[in-house]
Amino acid sequence: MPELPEVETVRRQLAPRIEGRRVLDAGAFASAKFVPAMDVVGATFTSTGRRGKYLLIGTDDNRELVVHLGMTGQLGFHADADHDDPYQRAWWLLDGQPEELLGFRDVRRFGRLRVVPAGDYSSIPTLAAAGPEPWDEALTPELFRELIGRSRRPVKTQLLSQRPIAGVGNIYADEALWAAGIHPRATRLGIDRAERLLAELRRVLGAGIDRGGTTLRDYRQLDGGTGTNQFHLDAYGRAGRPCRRCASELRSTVIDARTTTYCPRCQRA
DNA sequence: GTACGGCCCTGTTAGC
DNA sequence: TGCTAACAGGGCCGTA
Repeated sequence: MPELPEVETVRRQLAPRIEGRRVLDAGAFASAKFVPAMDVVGATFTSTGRRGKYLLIGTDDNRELVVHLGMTGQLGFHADADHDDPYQRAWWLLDGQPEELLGFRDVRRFGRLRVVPAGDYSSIPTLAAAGPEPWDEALTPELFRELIGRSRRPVKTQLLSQRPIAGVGNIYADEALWAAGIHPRATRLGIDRAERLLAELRRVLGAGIDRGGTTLRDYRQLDGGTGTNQFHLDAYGRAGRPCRRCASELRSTVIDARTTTYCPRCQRA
């Protein structure tokens, strides 16, 4: 499940492969989620950015191709159009010697593509309302606490909403809450706990990037490689196993239809 | 504005 | 063995 570290890993690998290259042709699976791929034919990719879990590929005509990988989305280069792959949802033929095909594969079709005027995300609600990037200097513990405090919903729900901070999904939310010793259903954070949670979010996301992402099943890097962060998880996917801090049995609950793993002893409500 | 449930999707796994 | 149902979950949308 691509979250910020996975998207950032793909972005870093993608940038040198697409910037300065013109889109000669494109195609897409017949769905509104993917047909915007064809809107960039004739344009040249000029930049490769990221906001939260969204990839932002700038073009020379002042637009952006916005890519969300969803649950199972993968970007990769192919020698030719792979007509045998039933899960190829979009592709772009890039100029150069040789010409290359960038493909977007997405088994479950939770991913989506959009082409927007550069910087205008009004048609993408979650992106438009996204909170600060984790390493934004303006994101102080005080601001983070205030953003969390704007709703009385559980802190886990808040993190998944992308509003207090951009790019956190189910895996890194569970990891950061475990590391900070905060119960996922906590609704109020004092400044100390807000500061701790922010620090742990930055740490787990940074470690995720350093390890090339978390590959549990579908996530792949641009070259098809896997990340290694899955070998360093303390909470996510470990329900029923002992807490690495206190040896209590980790529990599993459901928040917002997402499996949530936590330590009932270390993470008090 | 906010909260919440339902929906989109399909491969994998559990249960009968 | 073969079938069915449950499950995984990020984002969007309709409703309250």
